[in-house]
Amino acid sequence: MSTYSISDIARICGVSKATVSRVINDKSDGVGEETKQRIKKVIQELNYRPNMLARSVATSRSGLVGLIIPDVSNLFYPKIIRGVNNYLSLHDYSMILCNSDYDPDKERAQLLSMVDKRVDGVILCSGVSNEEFLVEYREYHIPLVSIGRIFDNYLCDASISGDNLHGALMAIRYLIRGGNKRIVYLDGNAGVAGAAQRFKGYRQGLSEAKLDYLPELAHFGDFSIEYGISITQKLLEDKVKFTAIMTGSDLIAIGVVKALHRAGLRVPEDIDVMGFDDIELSQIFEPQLSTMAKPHYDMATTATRMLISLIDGTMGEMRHLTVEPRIILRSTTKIY
Amino acid sequence: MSTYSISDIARICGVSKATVSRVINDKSDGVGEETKQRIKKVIQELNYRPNMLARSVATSRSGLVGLIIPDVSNLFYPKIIRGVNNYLSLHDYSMILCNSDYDPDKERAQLLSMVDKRVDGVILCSGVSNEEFLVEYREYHIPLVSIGRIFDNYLCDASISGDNLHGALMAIRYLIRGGNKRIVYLDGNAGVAGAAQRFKGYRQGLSEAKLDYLPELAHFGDFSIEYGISITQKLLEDKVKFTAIMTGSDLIAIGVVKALHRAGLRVPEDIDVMGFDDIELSQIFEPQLSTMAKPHYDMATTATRMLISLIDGTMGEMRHLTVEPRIILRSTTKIY
DNA sequence: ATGCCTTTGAAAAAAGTTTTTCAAACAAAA
DNA sequence: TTTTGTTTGAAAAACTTTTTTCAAAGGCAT
Repeated sequence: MSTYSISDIARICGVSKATVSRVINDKSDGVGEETKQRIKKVIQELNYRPNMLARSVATSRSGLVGLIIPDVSNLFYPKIIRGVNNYLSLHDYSMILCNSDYDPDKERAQLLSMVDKRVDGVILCSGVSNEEFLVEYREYHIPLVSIGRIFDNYLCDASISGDNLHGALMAIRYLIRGGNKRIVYLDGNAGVAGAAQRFKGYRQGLSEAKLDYLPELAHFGDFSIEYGISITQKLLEDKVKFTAIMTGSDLIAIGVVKALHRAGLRVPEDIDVMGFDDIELSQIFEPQLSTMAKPHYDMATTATRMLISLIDGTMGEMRHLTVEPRIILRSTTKIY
Repeated sequence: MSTYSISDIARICGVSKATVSRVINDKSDGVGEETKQRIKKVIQELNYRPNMLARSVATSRSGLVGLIIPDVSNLFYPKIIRGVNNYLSLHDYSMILCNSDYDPDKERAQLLSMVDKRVDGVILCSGVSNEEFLVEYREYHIPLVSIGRIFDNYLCDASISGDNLHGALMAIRYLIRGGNKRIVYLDGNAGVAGAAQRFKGYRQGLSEAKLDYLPELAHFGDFSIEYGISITQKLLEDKVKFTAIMTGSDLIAIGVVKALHRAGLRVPEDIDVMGFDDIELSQIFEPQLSTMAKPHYDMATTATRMLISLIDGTMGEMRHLTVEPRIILRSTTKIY
């Protein structure tokens, strides 16, 4: 349209495109000061803006990074999006954001769409349990780092994740220490790796304390407040006995607290509730949630830093990081 | 790298690039069935993926849309991001997301960066009060639609916004009807248009009821829980008298409720609190917040629909929409 | 046999960049 | 004067597409 190309600038200045390109990219060797200033002036006056698309095809670097997450509007993700975005823009990358809706087909399609766009790398928060489609993506050799889930080494280049097993283990140890014997365990989709790890930690904690694992106390649904409410109501209706509830997600835990309150139970006096993640909402909500904290923002920036190293080819070792959750005691657990 | 180009496919199939291009784009006229199948087979086997960047420079359509918002991690935005993103992906556009941090310079820079990337359009949630830099952007004739703020007609092509004046007017009328005489008004950055409109509504409501406007009752800060807390504490410390608080944002209102609780005041028995926006958090938080609801998700999809019409050149009239807030009475206001 | 139309597919131009190569001009050194 | 080197800038190739134009081949009617 009304936007100029490098040829226009060249023609107007009476020089070649190469010369203009050189001044644009500050490759000053090979162009005289006088010419340079003249070109800069014309660029300024005409509001010329280089076409990044064309530049990308020429250099085969797009400056684009894809971020694929299950659900932008899930309150678990804002800090991650923010962390990725901040680090990225500091390094002159732009972020293409996608929702996968916990749908494997969409996740696959979006990965492929990223290769079509020739992104320089992608950050994946996988929300699904299968992973075969990743090998297809890997053929294109685009750097991939995973947040929140460890994949086999050949499936992604780097990853950062909380130590879900140990986190859950610490949570249940704490609750057991407080004398709880019947501890409910609630988590999201059983298929996703994090949940499986946490469940393992739960059972390990049980067996450490020589407590039986009772299937009626463990349930899987999805990572939402609604699920926390409905499963708690069901537990109550079914007259299942318990004195504490630990969950695989703060969102579920908040639902639990709501349902407990509605049923006239006091938290933590009657029931201890322990969340997992420490999302922002957990401090806003009242009562403030006790939880196993993972530093999402930092995990996101670290993931992004690794991705950029990968792109630049300056990646060191230790590509698979796991961070230890920290127990945060707020108002939904008694102090033991 | 290991990814094939259209020339590779053409060479392997023994046809010209144009032929391959035709079958990729389903322009079937001009290529025989047998050839077509052969080409498709090779594309399949080689996992060839067309380079969208190159396609974009050839067609001068990038399939990219920019979304610029002040702060991704502000709980006000998730629904908007989601609404834009959903509608966009339904129409095969990808979304580039930016944070402007309420910083005019960043907002300007990001707009310009969008033209560099040759996005097909941008959706702007402006977080700043000045707007001169928009005229610079407008030179490039890239469709622009604004959410939450009305600009002069020549500054953007379309917009959708809540009726902030009328919303605030309804809120204060409700509170006055309940007998409140000293109503605190709290809002974010006084510079942004929405806040100015709401303030106008507040004052209009006051004068309708023949109540004096008292400067010590009106304060501006930012759109955050923290501000809500701190300003309420200050009001309390200063022994300012009031029986109700209305705010320009649910986040502020939630902060207000927290601070009131901490000070031992009951909501709504002692103080009525009325928010603005109806973000998701307002129903999660307890007590659930009474507020003036705007349908963010729908506003976002509508904005996106308008943008796509603009891009396609099928835009009808009525480009500047304003939607009427609805009063939602939950647990932070008494029933009048 | 000639003319005309249709089908098929090749060739080339265009889009807007970067990057490499090459040529000209000029000064300094031998 | 010749050689060498340096500065300056032009030309062209490359990146990967789409799109337009053109040519060849075959079929059919006259």
